[in-house]
Amino acid sequence: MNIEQVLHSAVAEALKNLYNFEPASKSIQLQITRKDFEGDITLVVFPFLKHSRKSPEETGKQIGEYLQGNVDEVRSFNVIKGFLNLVIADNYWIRVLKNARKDDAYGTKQEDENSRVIMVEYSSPNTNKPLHLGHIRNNLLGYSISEIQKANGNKVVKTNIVNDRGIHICKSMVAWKKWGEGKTPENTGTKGDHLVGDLYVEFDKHYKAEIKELIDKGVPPKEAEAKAPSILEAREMLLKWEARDPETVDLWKRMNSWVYKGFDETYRKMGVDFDTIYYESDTYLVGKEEVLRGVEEGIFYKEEDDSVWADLTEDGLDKKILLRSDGTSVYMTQDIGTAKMRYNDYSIDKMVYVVGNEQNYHFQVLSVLLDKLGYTWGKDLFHFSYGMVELPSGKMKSREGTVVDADDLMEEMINVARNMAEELGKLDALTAEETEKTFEIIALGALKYFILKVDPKKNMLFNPEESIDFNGNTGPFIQYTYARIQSVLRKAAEKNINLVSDADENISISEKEKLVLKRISLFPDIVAEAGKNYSPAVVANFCYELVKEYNQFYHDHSILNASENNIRDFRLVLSEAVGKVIKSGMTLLGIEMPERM
RNA sequence: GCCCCGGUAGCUCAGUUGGAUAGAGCAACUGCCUUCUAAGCAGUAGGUCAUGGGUUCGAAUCCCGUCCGGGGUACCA
Repeated sequence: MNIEQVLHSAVAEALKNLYNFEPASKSIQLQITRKDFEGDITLVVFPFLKHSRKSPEETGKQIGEYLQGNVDEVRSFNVIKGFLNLVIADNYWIRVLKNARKDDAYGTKQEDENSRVIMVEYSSPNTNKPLHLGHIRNNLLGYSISEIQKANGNKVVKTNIVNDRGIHICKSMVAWKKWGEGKTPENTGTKGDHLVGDLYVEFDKHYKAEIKELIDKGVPPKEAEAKAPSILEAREMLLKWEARDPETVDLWKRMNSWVYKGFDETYRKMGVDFDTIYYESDTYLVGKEEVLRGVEEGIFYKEEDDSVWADLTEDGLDKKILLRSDGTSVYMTQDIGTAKMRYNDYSIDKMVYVVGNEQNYHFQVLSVLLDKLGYTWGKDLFHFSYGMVELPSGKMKSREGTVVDADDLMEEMINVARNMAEELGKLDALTAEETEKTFEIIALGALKYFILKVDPKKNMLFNPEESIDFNGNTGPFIQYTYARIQSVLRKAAEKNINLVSDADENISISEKEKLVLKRISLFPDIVAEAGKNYSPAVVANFCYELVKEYNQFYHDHSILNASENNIRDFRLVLSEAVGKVIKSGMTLLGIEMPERM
C-alpha cells in the first residue's frame, strides 16, 4: 500500500470519528504539496466543512492532529487556508526507493492468463506512396500505446491494415507501364516505396495535363476529370485486377513487393513492428459478403441503381453508401470485412484503431454498422483519434509536395545529431559503429519525444525550417541524464564501490533528494494513468519532470565524493533507480537510452 | 447550413475527477566547468488562460452565447 492509499483510508476514518460522516471516496482529495509550501502531501479540506461546521483552519487542524496521531508516516502538519499540508517521514521515501529497486519491473504489471487481449491497429498505409510525417505520428502513437497497454498487464496484438488495392495503386501501375522505362528499385538504386511514389506523382502530372488539354478544348471540368485517358486506363486496370487478369495481378504483386521492402526498412528504422498484418485485398471480399448478407436480412437496402446503403438516421447519423452502383466496395466495406476477420482470428477483448481524427465519423458509423450486423463487439470498438501534424503553411498535401517524408526526416535528424556531437567533441571513446548507433538513438529519441510529448488528441505543428530541439524538454535531454547516471555508476564500479542492497533508512535526506524520491514513487500511478487514458504524453512528461529534478540533485550534490559512505551509497542507489525508471518509462515510448553521449 | 474538435507567454507545449500566487522548453539577457558528462544548473524578463455571461467556498478546467482556427458531412481513402 502506498502512502496515498494509507492516507485516504485514514482520512475517511478521521472524518467518521471527528464528524461522524462517511465521505464519498472522491471527496478525499490528496495531492502533492506545491513546492512553495512546507509538506509532502496535501489534503483539501473544503469538501468537509459542511459536516465539520468549523472553519477551514480548525477542520484542517483537527484532521491533521488525527492523522499525526494515527498514521506512523505523518511526522507533522500545517494548515494554510483550506489546505492541510502533511509532512511525511523521510524513511518512508527511502523505503519507496527500496521497493523500486527490488522490483525489476517496477511500475508495470505482468501479463497473465487473465489478461485481456487488446488488438491495436496502426499505420495503415496506402501502397502507392512512401510514409510521411503523419504516418510517423500514427506509428509512434500506435507502438507506444501498445507498449503502455502491455505494461498495464494486457496482452497486446499489434496489427496493420495495408491498403494494397484500389485505384491509387493502379495509377502507379499505369504510370510504370507508360513512363516507367522498366525501372526497378534494383536498377535505379531507389527505395521501392519511393519509386512507386514517384510514379504516382508522374501519373498525376500527366493526368492533370490531360485534364487541362480537354478543358481547353471546351470539355466541362468534371467530364474532363472523368474522361482523361490516364484515368480511364487506371479504371480499366482496376477492373482487370478485380477480374484477376494474370498480367495485371503480376505487376500489382511486383510493385507492392517493392513498396513492402521499402516500408519494412522505414518501420525498422523507426523501431515499430507488428504481430500480424492484414491486407485489404484479402479483407474487402469478406466485407462485401457481409454487406450483401445485410441486404438479404433487410439491415441495408439497395437503390434502383444497385448501390447499397445503410440508413442510420435513427441512430442520429446519415445514410451511408456500402457498395457502389457498379458493385465495387468502398473503404467502409473493407473495414467491416477486416473487423470480422480479426475477431475470427483472435479472441479480442478490445479493438483499438489508431487513426486520425479526420475519420471520427467513419468509425462512429463502422461501430453502428457492425452492431446492426449482429456483432456484439461492434459497440466496443475504440477509435483512438489523434490530431494531425500541421506545417506552418497548413495541412500537408502530397499533391502539392508539402509532405515531410519519413525517411528524409529521420536521416536529417541523424545528421543533426552527428553534427552536434562532433561540435561538442563527445563520443571519442567509442568505435565508429557504436558512434553511429548512438547518433541514431539520439536522433530518433529527439523525433519520438517531440511527437509523443504532446497530447495525442491535439493537432500539432512541425516546422521544417527549424530542426527539432536537442536541448530543454527533449528526448536527448532525458537520454543525456541517463548517460550521465551510467557514467557515475561506471566510475563507482572502477573504484570498487558496490551498490548496497538496502539504503540506510536513518540518514537524513535533502529536499532535492526527497523530490526525486517522490517522483519515483509516482511512476506506477503514471503507468496506470497512461494506460487508462491511452496517453504516451503522460509518460513523456513524467520522465521529463523526473530528469529535471534529478539533474538539480546531481548539480547540488556530489555522489562519489559524498561526506559519508552511507550517504554516497544512498545517492548511488538513488541514481541507479532513476536510471531504471527513466529507461522503463522511455521504453514505453519506444525511445532507447544510450550508455554514453 | 448541420455535426465534431480546438484557442494558455513572441514561438512550441504542460496544467489529473474544479483547488493555493497558471508552469516548462525554445528564442532574448545574466551568471556557473581544475572536482561524478555544461546536450547541464541557477537567475532576469515575458500572461485580461480568445471573449461575454452563468454555476460555487473556489473556474484555464463545468454550462450557455459570441469571435477565430481546424476537421467531417450520401458512390475518396
